[in-house]
Amino acid sequence: MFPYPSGRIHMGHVRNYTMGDVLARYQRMRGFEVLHPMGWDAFGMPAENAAMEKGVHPGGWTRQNIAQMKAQLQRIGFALDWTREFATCDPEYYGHEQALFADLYEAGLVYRKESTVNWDPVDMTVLANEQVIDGKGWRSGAEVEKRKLNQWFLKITDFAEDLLAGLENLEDWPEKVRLMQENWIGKSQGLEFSFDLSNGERVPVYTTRPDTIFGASFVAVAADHPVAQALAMNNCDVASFIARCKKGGTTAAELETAEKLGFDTEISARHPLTGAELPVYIANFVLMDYGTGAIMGVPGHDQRDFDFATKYALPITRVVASDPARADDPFKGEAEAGDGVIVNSGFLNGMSVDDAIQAVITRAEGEGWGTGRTVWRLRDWGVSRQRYWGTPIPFIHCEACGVVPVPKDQLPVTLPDDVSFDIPGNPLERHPTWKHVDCPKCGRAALRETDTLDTFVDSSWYFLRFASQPADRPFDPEEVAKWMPVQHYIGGIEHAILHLLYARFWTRALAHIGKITVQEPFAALFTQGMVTHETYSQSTFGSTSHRTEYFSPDEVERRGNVTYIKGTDEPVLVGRVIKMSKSKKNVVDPDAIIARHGADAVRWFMLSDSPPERDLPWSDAGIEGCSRFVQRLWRLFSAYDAGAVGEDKSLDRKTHQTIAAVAADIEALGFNKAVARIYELTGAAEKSAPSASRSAAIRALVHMVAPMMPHLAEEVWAKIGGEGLIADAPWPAVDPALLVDDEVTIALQHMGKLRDTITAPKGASKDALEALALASANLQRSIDGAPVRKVIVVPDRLVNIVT
RNA sequence: GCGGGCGUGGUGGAAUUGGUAGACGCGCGGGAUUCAAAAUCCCGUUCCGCAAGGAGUGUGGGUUCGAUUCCCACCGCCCGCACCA
Repeated sequence: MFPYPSGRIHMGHVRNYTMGDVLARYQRMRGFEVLHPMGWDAFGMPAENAAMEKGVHPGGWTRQNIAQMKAQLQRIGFALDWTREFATCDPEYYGHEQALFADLYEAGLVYRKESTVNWDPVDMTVLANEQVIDGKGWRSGAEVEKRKLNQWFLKITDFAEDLLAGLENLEDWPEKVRLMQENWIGKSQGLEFSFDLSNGERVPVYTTRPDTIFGASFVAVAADHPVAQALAMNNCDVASFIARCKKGGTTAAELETAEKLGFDTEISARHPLTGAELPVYIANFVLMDYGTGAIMGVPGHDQRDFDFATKYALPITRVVASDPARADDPFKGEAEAGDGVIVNSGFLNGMSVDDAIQAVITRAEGEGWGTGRTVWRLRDWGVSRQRYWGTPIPFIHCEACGVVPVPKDQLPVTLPDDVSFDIPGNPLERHPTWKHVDCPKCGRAALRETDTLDTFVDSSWYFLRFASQPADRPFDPEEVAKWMPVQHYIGGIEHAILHLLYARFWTRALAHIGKITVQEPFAALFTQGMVTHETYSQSTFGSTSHRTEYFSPDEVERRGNVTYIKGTDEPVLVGRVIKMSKSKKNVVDPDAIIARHGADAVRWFMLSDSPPERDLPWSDAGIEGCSRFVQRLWRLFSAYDAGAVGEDKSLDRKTHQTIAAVAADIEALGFNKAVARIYELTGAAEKSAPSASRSAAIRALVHMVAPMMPHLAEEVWAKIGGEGLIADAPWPAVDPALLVDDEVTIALQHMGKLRDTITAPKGASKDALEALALASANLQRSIDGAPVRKVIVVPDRLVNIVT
């Protein structure tokens, strides 16, 4: 529960927090101590954008948003522990973050290095990859430049192996998310070895398929590989080829269709095993930042190499064959990546792929021309942002002493308030006094670091601060040990990699330096679906352009089968049901719905119908139905009679079965199923005549809807004379004897087709059931005198006659 | 291309280990109530058929007494990653 305070709560928040609230309230009723906190991920870009656009201070804007959103959350009735509320822009919070950052620096997990960044020359700031659209800054529209800057990094790669291994134990995480993280970490094992070049240099290459080394027919280096760069100095053909490679688009579609391009350097490389001289190419499909930036090309068993070899008429040799007898058959237009037996490969012939991989690595290491190596896709985490509204990185640059951490007793390094956003760039950088400080070590004039931390750092440890909030430390390790790991972490799938990986890393890093004992922050993860709505639009087609205008749900009205702009005869196009978004205007404001239907109806809608992991299509008809159900419950509850007498055994059974089922459904997060059960019991209670059983059913219903519709439940609870708050009352007990029916319906089948149903006592013997079945006229008519070959009896379920 | 997920009525979706497909909600149809409407209540609502009956869970096959569920092939949609050597 750590939203970005963007200004207003949206339906996605409501859905997420309603699920969490139901769990929290339910578990409290079950007698557990529940920590259900709320805080604010309050640093970040939108506040600075607002400052630039509206001239308001990011801090004031953020605080105002928080106040507004908190009021909204309170209106919805979430049982949150507001005593633990904090925002990441509180100096107390980010001060502790600075101390932790300094601790990690001391432990060698923070470092600075020069790296290439996306630089927006108009806004004068670094942009994240996802903020660069078609090579242009998303805000300014300016052509983004690659710049080399000194940046702060966190050594997440030190934990790569552990982060990967830890996924195995996260059984209550969706398989999908674990897989995404696994791919992102991207472990691969292989061989690194070098080719001696005819120009006297050596080129190291990396391969995961050393077993195919005898099939290598060329060597290729990336366009920005040192070998290519050196050649470009004296050869403008090379230089222009490299430029051509770099110009290629970066979007997925462009990459997919990009043709393999190579430039023959006319240098040759000696194969370490065969001594053959292989041509060396500069190739556009080789990446400088993966492996060594150079590869051995094995066209027979790699599709990219195959495409390349085909284009440049290089030899294609089969070195792995599914059938060794056909080792020299021609290729069928594509590489053969499959498993098989090694052929045409000297000492490897006859081995399996796995054995050959080991054999080559062993031989390379023995002869000293290569080593087994593990390569990771995961990179260290660059946390520098040239921004104002973030946690200042607590370091000082001194000409004499170098990079010096701000002493702990001088933390927090707070943000100055007197900043301006009227010109682009980092206000901290151009502030007249803020960055000028004395070096803590030598006392001479020095400069404060003006970069602030990526906001993902703020959200990488907030859950520890929720556990306890001492003033002098970030958290109390005992409280952390008591509450962590988080038992129910609910969020959108968009956090699958970044936030969830960073938080896992921070938790490990803090454990590594002895601050906490827990390794994994989130024991169970649940990724909820989006709230969706259809879109309404009109398109206008000009001679050169085509424009689509969207309309919000309250700007349109439906008359018959057509949807019009309200109060007009202009029809709109009703589009697909997609995620609510401001740009498509298909949003519904929770406040407006609450004002109309009440918080309980909105909460109920969030839980009904759609399984929580799937998308929830918002509809007016749906919320109206929920609203009606609230009224219906109220009418039923109003008919409660504490003194009613008489027993309705079947209603008693239904009540207890429902209590047990709803509990199981809530625990499994099957809210839609719990809702359906409550509907059923409500219907049964309505149909039942007044009796003690009916009153008991009503009391049970009040308890069961309490976590979902707290307002109605509390109102009724008080009305029917309940003690205190129903939120504090225990979940109703279940009588196991009432969970089983004493009569069951038995399906009678002939050849697996249903012919009749009968009622039989629960637990009736197979023989008894068979006899009852054979007495069925419908079944006999179907059998029609045919000899019975077999009778299958599933007790309490069915009888199937086979003829 | 690689990886993952999903296909059930008009619609959102239910369905223990393979055992009565369509619970429950929405919508729709009919009726009651009302001067009328709203609200409410009752009945109906997978398809074909007057009925008996038949068909039916994306398509085609398979295993089984019995398949939404298991296996094989295919089609469609969605998501993630991507020239990762």
